[in-house]
Amino acid sequence: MADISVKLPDGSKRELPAGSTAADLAKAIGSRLAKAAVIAVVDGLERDLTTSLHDGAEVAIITDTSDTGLHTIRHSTAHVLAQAVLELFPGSTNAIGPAVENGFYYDFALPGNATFSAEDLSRIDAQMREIMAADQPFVRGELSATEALDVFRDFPYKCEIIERTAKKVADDDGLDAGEVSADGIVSFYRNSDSFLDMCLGPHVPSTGRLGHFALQRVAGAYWRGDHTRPMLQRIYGTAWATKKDLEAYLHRLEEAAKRDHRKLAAELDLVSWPDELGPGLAVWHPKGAMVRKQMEDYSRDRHVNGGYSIVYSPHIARSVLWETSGHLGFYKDSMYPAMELDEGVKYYPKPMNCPFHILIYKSQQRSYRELPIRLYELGTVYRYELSGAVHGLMRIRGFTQDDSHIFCTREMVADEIASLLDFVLDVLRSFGFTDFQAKLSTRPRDKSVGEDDMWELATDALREALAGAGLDYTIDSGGGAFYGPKIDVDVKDAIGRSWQLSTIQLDFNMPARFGMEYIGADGQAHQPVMIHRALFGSVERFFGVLLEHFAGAFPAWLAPVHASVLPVASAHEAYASEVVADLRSRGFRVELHEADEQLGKRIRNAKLQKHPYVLVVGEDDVEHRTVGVNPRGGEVERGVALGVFGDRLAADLAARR
RNA sequence: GCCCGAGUAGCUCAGUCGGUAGAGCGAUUCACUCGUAAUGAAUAGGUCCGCGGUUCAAUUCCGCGCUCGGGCUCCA
Repeated sequence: MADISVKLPDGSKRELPAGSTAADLAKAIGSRLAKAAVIAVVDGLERDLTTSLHDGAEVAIITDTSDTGLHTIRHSTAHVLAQAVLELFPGSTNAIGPAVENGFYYDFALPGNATFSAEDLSRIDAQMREIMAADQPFVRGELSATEALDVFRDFPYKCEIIERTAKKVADDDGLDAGEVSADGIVSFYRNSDSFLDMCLGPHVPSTGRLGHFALQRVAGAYWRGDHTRPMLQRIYGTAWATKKDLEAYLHRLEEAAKRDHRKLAAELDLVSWPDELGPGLAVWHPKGAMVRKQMEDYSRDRHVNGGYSIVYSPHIARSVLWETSGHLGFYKDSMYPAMELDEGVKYYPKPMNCPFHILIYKSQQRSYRELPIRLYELGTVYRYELSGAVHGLMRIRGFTQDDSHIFCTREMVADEIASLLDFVLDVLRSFGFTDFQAKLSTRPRDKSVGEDDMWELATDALREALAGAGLDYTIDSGGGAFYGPKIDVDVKDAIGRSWQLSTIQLDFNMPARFGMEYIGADGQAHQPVMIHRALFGSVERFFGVLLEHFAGAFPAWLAPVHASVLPVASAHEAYASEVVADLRSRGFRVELHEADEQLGKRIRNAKLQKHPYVLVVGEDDVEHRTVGVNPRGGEVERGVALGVFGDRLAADLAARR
């Protein structure tokens, strides 16, 4: 038989017997590669290892160490999950089961709208391991759409996917999970006589290639993510190439749980959510409030230096304001209901600060010479979030925005947005964030106000600003606010999680609704453009993100307490008090822990509070006016002169360490 | 709002196959006064989330509600 020649990623060529598969190629290159191989990329397309190679093909063997390889392992594990569920739960039907970050899920409908229990999960897990032990091959096949509809006639969700694709229905919601190719050919994989699943593939060669997985939880999920459609039963799992990787991942989850801001808020006595207040409402304890004060003071200073004017506004306003702004038309579902007083006059708690700032603008006639006007308020708003959405400080019903509204001319918009982005990123960097990702959100499909050309103009301005700032961004089609498009900035925290914080929103609409004007150089009245901008987003969420980012160990400039002073014994308490008074007089936040318990115990307790310094003072220190410095994460140093320690702490604060 | 799970001392949790409950930490008191991550002893502390139902008897079983957690949707 004639040989074929294939090209490898390093540019080298390799001769193989005709009819060789990608698996044969891997074997020919080396036994270790053959063992690690998961799929192949042939001429740029992901294929099963069983794919026959043609002469001249460019082939890369993908192993389980690559992202693509891991993705395949997770996807294949999801299929085994589906097989196990269909075997254990007669009459159940499967929907979609893609790989996701770190794992996979699969959605099912059980007969009679039954649900999975925790015990079901362990049964399913056991069944999956049997399927893997049986080492069933993933065998690919192809059908026409018509044939597929017959084969999958008992699987209504599969049929819906086939029909949607067959009709070439425009699908921009990305939920087809790669089960059907665009050309109307339906591919499927058969693992055994009793199980086949529709899928584009590729898959690992056989179920024996899998095994380092864990089923994690059951959740409800709407079919196609649409809350008007049936709720399916979703099983989430994680899967990895090796047992070690799986264990490392599970360990990472435990570590992340330790930094949960709700847990730390309780341990460090920062914030609580008393039931008496209702869901999504928090109270700030003294230590949490001190951290918040530092954040707010810094924010205020930066804004004043950045050309903003501080303003204040009330928490409620008459319904007419919200009618004018459009909130009652487009945002009412998220607003707390009205208080009705004074013979039927309705007052609504504010869900946003913008209408108030507009009224401040409108309090007098404005000239183009005054623009841009930048108003800034730490404004507390109330939003009636869905009960299931409320989450600690990250999603809360009463929260404070570091809210700015910038009023400028159309000509100023591009420069203003560009400098705004710089300002936002610079302030975020001051808090220790370095990794940013932006998102540009365009006009919502259903609820929005304004003319198309306005939206286009606004969206273009934002796009240009992003390009100018050199920031990576994605497009969220239809994700804009009802009054305009926006840029959202996400930050990555210390353990790689992404949080949506800042938002910059362009608004040509509200100025029109409120009839805002300025007198231009031409002596004529013009309409200003409005930019809504929150930098922290919400002070509460930002605090929560900082808390998790630093795992409770705030840098000194934010820390609620800089140092705890511990006298070795009661005899040293008088000197300890002097140390406290001295440091406080220099503006430091210091606590005295009297000698009512053993020193080791008090040190431990102080350390658990994660404050930057523990100071121990004993006989030697009384004599020499020194302190023993035990820094967070550092080595103990005895006999440091009190003034020297104060200088060191002052340096930390100045450098925002 | 929807699906699943949970709610026992201030905290973390055990327990009762239906007969009103227990540990550690914390608190209080006493003793110890100690040089860098847990001294010892004693004491107090609970409508077992709430309301109904079943039962001689409910923290336990059932129903409803509230709150929290994990998701979906939504979002700063």
